[in-house]
Amino acid sequence: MAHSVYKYRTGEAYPHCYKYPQVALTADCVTFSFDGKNLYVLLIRRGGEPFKGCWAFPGGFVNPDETAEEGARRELREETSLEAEYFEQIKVFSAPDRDPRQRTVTVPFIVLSSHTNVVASDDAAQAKWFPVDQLPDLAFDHKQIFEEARAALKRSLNFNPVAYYLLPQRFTMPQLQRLHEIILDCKFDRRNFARKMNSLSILEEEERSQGMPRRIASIFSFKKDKLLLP
Amino acid sequence: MAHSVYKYRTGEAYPHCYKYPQVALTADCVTFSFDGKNLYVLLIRRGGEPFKGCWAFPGGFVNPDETAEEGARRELREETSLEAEYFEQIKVFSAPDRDPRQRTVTVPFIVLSSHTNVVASDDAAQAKWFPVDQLPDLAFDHKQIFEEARAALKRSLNFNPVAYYLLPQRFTMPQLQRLHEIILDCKFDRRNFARKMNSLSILEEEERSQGMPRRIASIFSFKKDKLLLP
DNA sequence: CCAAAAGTGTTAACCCTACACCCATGT
DNA sequence: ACATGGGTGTAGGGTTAACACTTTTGG
Repeated sequence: MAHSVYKYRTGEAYPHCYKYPQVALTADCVTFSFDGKNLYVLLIRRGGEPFKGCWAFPGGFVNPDETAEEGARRELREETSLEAEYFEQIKVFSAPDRDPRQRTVTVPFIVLSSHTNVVASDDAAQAKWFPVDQLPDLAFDHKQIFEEARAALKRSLNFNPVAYYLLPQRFTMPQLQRLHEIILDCKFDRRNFARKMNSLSILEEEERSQGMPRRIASIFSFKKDKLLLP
Repeated sequence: MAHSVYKYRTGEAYPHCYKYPQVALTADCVTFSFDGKNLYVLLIRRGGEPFKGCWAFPGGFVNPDETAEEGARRELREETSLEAEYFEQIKVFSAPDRDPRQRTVTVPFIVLSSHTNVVASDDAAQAKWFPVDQLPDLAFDHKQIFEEARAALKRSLNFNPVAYYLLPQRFTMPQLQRLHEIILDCKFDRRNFARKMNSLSILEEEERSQGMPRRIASIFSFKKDKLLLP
């Protein structure tokens, strides 16, 4: 499809001319992970202007032939080499002056990933997991985007098997509980929590190996067939 | 702020030229109302191309100095003369070919309004409330947008006092119940529903006037101070 | 040996659901 | 007179929340 309706001037290197006022469209990834103890979010150090050297969420301009989500997946891959399954779009940020360069509207996504190593590339000078309660100053309005994402993740936990994407395939009940407690910012009683999880019948318990002492937590996994993959 | 970073060619009437590929940004309003019996959604008949003569949601291009929500409010006002309080952003639609003219990304909003008369103007040849189960064919991907909005409204009812914006200031319990039933697509027991609503203590019951027969339903209103206005 | 982590059951309060009858009105 | 709409209370089942002790290991 034609995204540029008028031809550019001879010798002009910037061919993006349009009949109606336009905006630049970006997609940003608020990527969470969990190491069994803490919740992390993935940041990159910007290699280019504006906000060069600042920490920010991975993301960038959406290409003419991509949806916002496709753009988000590509940018995350390019900048951090991370491929994730779960992408959930949250509210766009469209304040007219949120980008000093030009009018830019961003579509932010919550991304859920396992806590794997990341490598910076492309525009990113560095990529690093930060504990969610120890974030540095962020570029643009990314602090606000983070707050939105955090709140949306909390709401999402009611409906989506968020833990499935954040935990390793095999995990313990205390790990699952800690994850829920961090996301919801509250405490649960161990017994009540386990009862509730078991009553949902989405978990599978692994056989305890012979003579495994009680001190070691039992292993669980998600029943694949019970998940409504979004 | 500069939304056009490069000057236009002499004699060129379309000054919107940019360094990066751009998209057109629109905002669309999925406006609901309730007349005590049915749930309605507001459509306009398009006065211009593309999809001229088709029914569609009110909406249009977001101006360079507006947020998406400001654009949505303005377009709704211009096309239907409706002013509403409640705007809730839902997921953007960004398929590259969703608009035959050019790359267009739309930010749709759920709008809640009282069931008042509307008058078409501006781009709109006609404006009309349609019962939600009797929608005509819609322009663009507006059918999909409607489905999303309908589902989001259902979810929203759990958290937001949606009924406050859809009902007149004074209403009866059966009206409130019908509204919930239509939105959630289910049936409630009268007694259980009233008990539940009363237990939330967000409703105020008006005094029954002297000798008012029991056949007439009691009047309720929302306690203003209990609403967390979004 | 002590602190920290994990396993295990019971009870009371609360909430949700289901259900039936009466009264007043309009047709 | 009858169909319709609205008002009212109770009992049972399920869910949630609160609660303490034992075992094992690592420091």
